[in-house]
Amino acid sequence: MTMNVRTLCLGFLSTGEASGYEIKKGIEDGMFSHFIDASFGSIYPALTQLTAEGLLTVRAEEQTGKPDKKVYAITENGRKALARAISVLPAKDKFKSEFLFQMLLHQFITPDVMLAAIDKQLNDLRHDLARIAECRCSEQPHAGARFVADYGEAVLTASVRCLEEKRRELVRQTAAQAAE
Amino acid sequence: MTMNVRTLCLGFLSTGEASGYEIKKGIEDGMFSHFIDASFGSIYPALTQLTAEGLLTVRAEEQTGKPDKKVYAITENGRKALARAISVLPAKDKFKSEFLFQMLLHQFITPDVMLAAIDKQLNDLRHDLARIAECRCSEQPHAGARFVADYGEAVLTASVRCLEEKRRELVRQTAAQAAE
DNA sequence: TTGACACTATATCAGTTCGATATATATCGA
DNA sequence: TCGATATATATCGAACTGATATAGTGTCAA
Repeated sequence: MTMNVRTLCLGFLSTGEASGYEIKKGIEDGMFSHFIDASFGSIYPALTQLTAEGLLTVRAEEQTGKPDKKVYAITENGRKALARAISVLPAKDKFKSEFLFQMLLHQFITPDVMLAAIDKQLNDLRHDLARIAECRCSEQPHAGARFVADYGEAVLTASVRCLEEKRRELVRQTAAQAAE
Repeated sequence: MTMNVRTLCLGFLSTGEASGYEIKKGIEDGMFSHFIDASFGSIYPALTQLTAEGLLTVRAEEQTGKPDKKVYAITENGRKALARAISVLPAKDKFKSEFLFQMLLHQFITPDVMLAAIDKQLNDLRHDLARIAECRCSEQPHAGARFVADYGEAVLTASVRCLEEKRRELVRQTAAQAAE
């Protein structure tokens, strides 16, 4: 799959028109946020390029009290390009975790740094879980959104459970060593 | 955390000396593989740079039947730099999934493409689970490795369970629609 | 036996993306 | 009224990926 920022923009705009800013916010907060990320530095050039290729249309929208918006909408050719891009076997998931890197090399850090890292990780995971719950309520729940929400919830719940147990174990060990 | 390829190389070499090629293979197959990736294009320059800074040493090793190796080893300054780099709060995990992108936009693909994607995903997940089991046996199981293995196993097992259920659901629905 | 392929090993580079920064305006709370 | 936050677009250096180049060795089937 040609899974780049171009395809991401087409996918987001397949559900309705939006500006570059709204796309960025949408993939930060909405259902996309669990498995994709993109910066302004890649979104804006992608939108310009896609428009030049006829896969999108632009419309300047004046706003009072806010800067003008460039509202993008997907074209019929854009929908075809999107369908083509996602009709192939997906590449393997990519997962990057500084947290697990830290845990693997725990001998280089102090127990309190380790505990702080675990607590931050738990916080991040719970925030993501809350965001999924929000999306479940706010967005209209079509089959695709339910699939992603269920999958994300399953993974995050398992992570939290595992981490909570690891945390208890660590606290127990640290207390035992302090008592010696 | 300055979690770049430089820190990754220091982390890998903290467990013993290795060549650039061995680092690449090691992070593909070993415990690092679950949460990190790096290409030759970033590893080789990083090793050269780290050596110039005195965080690593190099030693050319001649081999019969194979190209010569440049074997890198971490220095005391390197260990200090590693400890410094990982003694801060970790950045949030980054997860990228073309698969979930496809599932969210399932209305653009046919049921057979969707089923093929799910089967590939299940395959990928099971391969990762098998790799964790391998690492458990082969590598000496210090606390850090156990932590990462347990965490990865919990997450992957939850993913597989969720996906298997989703797959059954899809097969049921497709059969029901075909019967109409 | 020879051609295709895979493995070991290092290196480079175009293209993609990130993260930071710049610019401009408006709102809202301290 | 000062700083922070939000809306909105744009640019750019730095980092990284994925592909390709180079080169010798091993393997295996046609």
